[in-house]
Amino acid sequence: MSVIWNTGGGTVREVLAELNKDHERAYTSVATVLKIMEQKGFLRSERKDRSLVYTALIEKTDYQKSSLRNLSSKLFNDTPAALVARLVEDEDVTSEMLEEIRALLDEKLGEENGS
Amino acid sequence: MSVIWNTGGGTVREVLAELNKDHERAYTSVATVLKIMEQKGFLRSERKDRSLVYTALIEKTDYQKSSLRNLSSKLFNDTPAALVARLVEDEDVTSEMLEEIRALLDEKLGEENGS
DNA sequence: CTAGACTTACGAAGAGTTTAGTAGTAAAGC
DNA sequence: GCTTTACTACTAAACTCTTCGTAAGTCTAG
Repeated sequence: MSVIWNTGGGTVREVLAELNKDHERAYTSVATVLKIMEQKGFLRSERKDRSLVYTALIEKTDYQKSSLRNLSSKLFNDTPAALVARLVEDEDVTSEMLEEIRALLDEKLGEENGS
Repeated sequence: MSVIWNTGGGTVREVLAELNKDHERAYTSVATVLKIMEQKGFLRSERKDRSLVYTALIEKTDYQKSSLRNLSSKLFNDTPAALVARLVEDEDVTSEMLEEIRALLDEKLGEENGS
C-alpha cells in the first residue's frame, strides 16, 4: 500500500521493482496482493495496454488518521497526549523535531482561537 | 495484553471477566491466549492455589514506544512531526488536549536546553 | 502461423491468529 | 470414598496473510 501511495500507483511490474529494492519477491506474489487489495476496496485497477494499472482508492492521510485513532484507543486510553508523551520520550527524536511539532501545535491552536 | 497491563495481571478467570465486558468469550479461549503469550515471553505465570496468575513481563511503555516507532516508520517516513500533524488534525482532539500536548513539549524542550 | 514473452486468474501451501472443545487432574463437598 | 467443580494442557477448526506455481490468454517477432 505504501508503495502505491509513494509512487502514485502503477503496474504489477512497477510495484514489484519497488518492493524488490527491499527484498526479492515473485511477480505473482505482488499480482495476487494487488488483486486482493482491489477486492478489499483499497485499490482500483484500470487496463493499460495488456497490463493493469493500480491506483489507490483510499487516501494515505485517512489511513494515517485511522491508524492513529486505533493505536490511541488500544494502547493509550484514547488520550492523544499520552501518545505524544511517549513519542517525545524517544531518544531518536531530536529537539529540532520537537520544535517542529510545537510550532505545528501553535499554528493549530491559533487557528482554532481565531475561529 | 492491555487487560493485563490495566489490571496488573491476574488469573484466567479474572482476565476473562474483564474481556467479557466487551464481548463474550469462552474460558478456554482466554486460557489458550495467555499460555501462548507466555510462550512468547510477554507474560509469566505463577501458581496460586490451583490457578495460574499471569503478570506482564514487558513494560507497557516499551510496547507503546515500539508501536509508535513502527507506525512512524511504516506510515510517516520516520518523521514524528508528520505523525503529530495527523493526530492534531483529528476533529475529536479538543484544544484542551492540544494545550496539554504543547505543555508537554515545553517541558521536554526546557529540560533539554537545561542539560 | 507458431514460438516466446508477458500478463492475469486461480489455487494451494505454510505460518500465524483466534476461538473453543475435550481430556485429564486436583480440590471440595457430602 | 465418590461425585461435582474448577483448572490446565492438548488439540483442532476456521480464518487470514504471505508467498508462489501453474494454467490460460494475448501480443509480437520471425
